[in-house]
Amino acid sequence: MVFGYSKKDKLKRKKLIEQLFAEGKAVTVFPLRLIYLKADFNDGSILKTGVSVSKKLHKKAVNRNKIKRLLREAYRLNKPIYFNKSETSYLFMILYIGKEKPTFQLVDEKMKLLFEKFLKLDKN
RNA sequence: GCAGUAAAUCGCCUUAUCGCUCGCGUUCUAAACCAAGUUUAGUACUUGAGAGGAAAGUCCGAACACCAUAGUGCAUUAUAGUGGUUAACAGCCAUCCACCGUGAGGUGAGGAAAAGUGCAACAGAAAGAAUGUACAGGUAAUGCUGUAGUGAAAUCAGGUAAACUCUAUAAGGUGCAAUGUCAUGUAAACCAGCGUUAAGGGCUGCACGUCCGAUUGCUGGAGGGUAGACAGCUAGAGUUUAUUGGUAACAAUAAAUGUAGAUAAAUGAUAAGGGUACUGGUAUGAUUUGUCAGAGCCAGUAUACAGAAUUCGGCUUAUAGAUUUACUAAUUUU
Repeated sequence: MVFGYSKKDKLKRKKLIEQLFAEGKAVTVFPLRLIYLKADFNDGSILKTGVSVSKKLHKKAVNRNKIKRLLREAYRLNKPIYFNKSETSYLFMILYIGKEKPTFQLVDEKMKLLFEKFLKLDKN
């Protein structure tokens, strides 16, 4: 349960996504970028997170799927380390802005740096 | 054995840990109805299933849905030996012809030039609106006639239709973001019927023809748009095997089988091991002592193309590597 990433925790509503891109703030640790926004949910979840890869940079669907899976996996494993005690709710969108195909080790490492940077910023 | 030709098949596997989507079942919680219990929603657990041969390109053909029933003529587009096959096709099968290949085989936009228009290298006076060389014949006169000469073809026609064209056949449009249903909540908004008026608009590019119809009055209904949820959504021209008919594509019959349904879009990540192929080394073997082979062992590298999105039948293109069958030519051996 701790490492779970089920339907409820995914960012799916079109309206929420539009709102996130319009009003959200961004943190970048190349090749990842996190767009975030404070929000309230009725269904009890604390974080709603989406993952995205540009179609321009990665034209083949196989590659996009691969990268998105790596991003989701890294998010899933790192989430409880950083956000287990969090009480405020957030919308998250994690973008991959690199041109190369990444490995899991790279994505995992950068994801940790990204969350540390985000928490620092958020406190101030 | 080597070189090739044509078909067909497969296209990584195992274990552990942590996850994702859907279905069935069970437990608990919440809501509705008096209760039993049922229904709906959520949580947890058990269990089952979870990408391809091209899922791709979106190039043809259909199913299905809607549009104002979508008619007629012209235009436009597509197809093109002959016969068969199919729900349908530009696909597939058979066969004839032409060309290519020693051969197995391969390739083909292969209908019509006696409807008309256009085009044509070199040679030639001249390849159609422009005339003429030599010799012979003929006339009042003239390329008027014949022969020679050029060429595939000379006032006699021929070639070319991946040139226009003609002939035959086919084609209404838009696509599952189609389309239908649901609950929340508000207006001066919406819908239906009848009447009024006829601007404007639609039906395929145009014409004919045809249909809708702003506005406004009355009556009735309780709803429209956007976002969301549900249905459409996977049992279908299904898959496999056998038999029969057919040269074959394919068809018929019988038996067995249940096989993804996501929606910022599930089918994954990590670790270990194993396949397979290639490269190098080596045990070893052969030896003309230069080297050659190397199935076992060791190491390294590679493991492709690519991700369902309404569903089928094709075509095209991309693919590391592996396997099977049939056949051909030359050579060697028997």
